[in-house]
Amino acid sequence: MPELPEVETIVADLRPHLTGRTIVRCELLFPTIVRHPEPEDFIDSVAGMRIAGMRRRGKFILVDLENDLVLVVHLGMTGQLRLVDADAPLATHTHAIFTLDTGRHLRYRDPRRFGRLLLGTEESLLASKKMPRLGPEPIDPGFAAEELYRRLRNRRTSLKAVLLDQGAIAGVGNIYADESLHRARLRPDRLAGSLSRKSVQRLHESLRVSLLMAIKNRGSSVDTYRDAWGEIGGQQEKLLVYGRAGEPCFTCGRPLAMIRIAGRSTVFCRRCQK
DNA sequence: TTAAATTCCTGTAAGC
DNA sequence: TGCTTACAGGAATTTA
Repeated sequence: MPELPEVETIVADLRPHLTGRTIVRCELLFPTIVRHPEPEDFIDSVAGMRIAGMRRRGKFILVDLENDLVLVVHLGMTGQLRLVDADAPLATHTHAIFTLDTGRHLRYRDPRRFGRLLLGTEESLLASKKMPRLGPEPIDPGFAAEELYRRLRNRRTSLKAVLLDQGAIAGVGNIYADESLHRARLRPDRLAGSLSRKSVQRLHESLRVSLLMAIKNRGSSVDTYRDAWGEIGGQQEKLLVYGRAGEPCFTCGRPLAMIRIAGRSTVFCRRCQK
């Protein structure tokens, strides 16, 4: 599923192809995928808009348009945003088609429909809570270990639950939470507030390493993830624990354990992670 | 206020 | 082989 590295890959790939282009028209094949504004208004507002740029914030894709308007795309679990020729066969579960002035299509498809599209100014979307307030970007050079420590210190829940909390840290999902905790040698069910500064420093570094390596390898295609060209990523081959329950730990050889935390399957090594 | 549980949704895979 | 059932999970919503 798309987390920070997967979304970053898509945004970086699409940015040079979309910046400066104009959205000629928009077609919604499944209108309820648009959560704001009303689908008719969404179509009318987006048509004729020039794309000024593209950004990522957490797991959100932000397409900057004119007049401070932002087209927001969240991929949920199975969302895909692809740039294709207009005559490319229509994939099943394609919910939105943006026709560009180049004649090409930017298509959104999402079999499980956990994703969504939004349109508005960033300010109004945040104020109306259509878009949540997100925590800091973990790969931002300005994100210090001390900041992570402050955000973990007063939490009375598991470490894993806090890493998944987008309001605490933006962009980390189930894959990279488990990967980072393993790399930091920390148990996922440990109380977040119980960590020493030293342990938090290890987690801070592990988050950065896990996420940056995944970006370098163009993300993990463990479920249905595909990049903007429909290609799979490479990080799934390099995952240390995610999806490897019962298989031997690469460090100690003991079978990896699986438990449920915050409703998510969580894989870790009982020997290496304390 | 915070945390945990529930809900949405469909493709996939395991089990009978 | 073909059917049923469990499972995957991001995040909004509801409950505790």
